[in-house]
Amino acid sequence: LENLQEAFDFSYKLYYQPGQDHSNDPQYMQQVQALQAKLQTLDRQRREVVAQIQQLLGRSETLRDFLQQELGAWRERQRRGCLGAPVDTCLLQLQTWFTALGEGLFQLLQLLRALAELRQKVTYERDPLQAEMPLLETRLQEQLTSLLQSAFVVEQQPCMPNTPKRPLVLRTASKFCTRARLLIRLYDRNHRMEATIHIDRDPPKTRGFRKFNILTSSSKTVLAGDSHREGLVCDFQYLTLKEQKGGGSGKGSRGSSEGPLVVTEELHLITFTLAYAYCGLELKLETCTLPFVIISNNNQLSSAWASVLWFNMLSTNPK
Amino acid sequence: LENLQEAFDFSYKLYYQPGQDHSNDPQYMQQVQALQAKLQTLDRQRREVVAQIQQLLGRSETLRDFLQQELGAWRERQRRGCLGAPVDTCLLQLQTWFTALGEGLFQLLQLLRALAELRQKVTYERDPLQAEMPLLETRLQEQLTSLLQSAFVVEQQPCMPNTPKRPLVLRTASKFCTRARLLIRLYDRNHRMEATIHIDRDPPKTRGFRKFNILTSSSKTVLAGDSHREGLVCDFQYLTLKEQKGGGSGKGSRGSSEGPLVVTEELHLITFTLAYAYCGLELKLETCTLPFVIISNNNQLSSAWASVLWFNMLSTNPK
DNA sequence: ACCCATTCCGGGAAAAGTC
DNA sequence: GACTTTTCCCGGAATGGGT
Repeated sequence: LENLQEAFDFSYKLYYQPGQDHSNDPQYMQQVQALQAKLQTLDRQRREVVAQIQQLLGRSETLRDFLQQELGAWRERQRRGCLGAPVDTCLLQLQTWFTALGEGLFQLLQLLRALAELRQKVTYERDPLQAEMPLLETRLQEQLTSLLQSAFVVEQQPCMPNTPKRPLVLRTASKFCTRARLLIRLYDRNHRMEATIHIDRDPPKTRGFRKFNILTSSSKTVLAGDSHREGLVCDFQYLTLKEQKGGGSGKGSRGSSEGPLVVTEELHLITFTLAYAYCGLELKLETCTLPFVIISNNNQLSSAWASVLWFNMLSTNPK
Repeated sequence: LENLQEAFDFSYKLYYQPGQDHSNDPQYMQQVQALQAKLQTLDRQRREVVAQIQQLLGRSETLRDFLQQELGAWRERQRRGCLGAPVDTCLLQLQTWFTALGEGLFQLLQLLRALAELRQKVTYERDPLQAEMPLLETRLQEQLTSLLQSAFVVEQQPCMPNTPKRPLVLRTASKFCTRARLLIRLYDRNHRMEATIHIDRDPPKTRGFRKFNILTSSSKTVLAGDSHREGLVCDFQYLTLKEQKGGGSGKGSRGSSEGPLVVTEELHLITFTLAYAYCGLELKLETCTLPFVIISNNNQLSSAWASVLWFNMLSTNPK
């Protein structure tokens, strides 16, 4: 649907060009009247285009809201899946929708740029382009940014291969893997996109909060797989912890009111960052995993898993 | 005993100096006769010294042979101790003897150098120093070299701390330790002595012989402990193996007549090297451990230990 | 397909750190 | 000294490599 609309709009642009040339070319001054008429036609057409774009933006906004709602539902399903529920966490349909809307918006972006060029060549008093374009552009940028940002998701939450039924519990010195994915299959084939991960970028100020580092390289190139796979996969073999033992425990610092957290209740996050660039648009996309627990021995696994269940129940039910 | 003899000899050297001055100083030419007599005295004394040194060298050679025999017996005891026999493997007595003999020989070395200086100043036809000194020096050097070389021993054979009753069986990625010791407590305090270890410096050409590398630094400074401890200690936390898998198996190469060795019968050696320097004497001392077996899992320990027993029985009994 | 050797890793237990 | 958390490491099982 979107695509057809865009193609339709594109043809409007072509109508302009002749009209523009004539109005700029005073070969026959006696035909001012005719030119006046043409200018009115041009003005009407410009108003129409602006109106259509506004309409399109309104629709795509609705669509985006819908998609983000669907994505929220998927997130909820994923969360339940992590807890063992037999839910469908396939992303294919969402990816199709996101990509379609993304394509539409990017085409609209191109159209806006073309219109801006036309405005450069001809403008007049109360030109609707002059008046509306900046607003339209801002709105489009915001939509694209918001769409791309929400399209960057953690497809697979961190999990040790040996305990596939217990995701979100990681053991030090044991391998685990996690995967992020961009649901919009549009990217610049001339440049590689790099995604990086970081653990506990903004650690809570809780006293005794352990600090960990991820071994192995923390950046990967985004891979575009076959027709149905797109996204980036990060498989880390090992993460190793390093407790912040020395360095002034700062017992009196804020946040120490509640005693040091039990280790199996300490929640950690991994943040994915993706430097996205397409059609002149450059964005830093971020997404992060569900909170997980880090243990050092398998004998902590049950209580760690209990924490994961507990936390996810709490944040699921109230909603 | 040695030391007293040396001090005695040292005083001979002092007698020379006046005799030398006079013979060199023709203040009273008319006393040629007296000088002649002095020269004869000098000659006689030089012959005496040479004779005494020869005698000393002979004695110390006997002593050295005795010490090396004792050391051989100690080695035998150590070998049996490794197999579980309750034997005494204390090195203290041997160290005392070796050090005493070493001191004597080094003093003799100094004396020979002093005599060489005297010979520089005065010499004459059929000078015994001229004739005998090179021989004496060579003999002394050989004795010192041989003594020092045999004084460098592996005090503790490689063994994993967790299996103290099963030395000479090492597991990959498990820590083990071994210690070498120089039984002659003489060293240059101005310079640090560095000892290095190397595994399988000259590996047998047997097909499929595994190649290993020692992790952690392979060199240590020799530490001189308190009055009763001298020697160097090397504690390695981990060794890790690397099998020579690729790189052309060379099946047809020599040594392949016997099939590839069972892994628990493959014997490995660690060589200790010590750059020794004292009193202008510089030597590269080497010693190496008893052959040991490298395993990768504890379930190989029993057969590996059987190999160690087997090999040591074989090389012990025939003797 | 089997066997030998190595890697992987659960889990008991010792060690280290903490109040 | 008890408790929490991590390290150590045995030994069963899975994996891999060679014939």
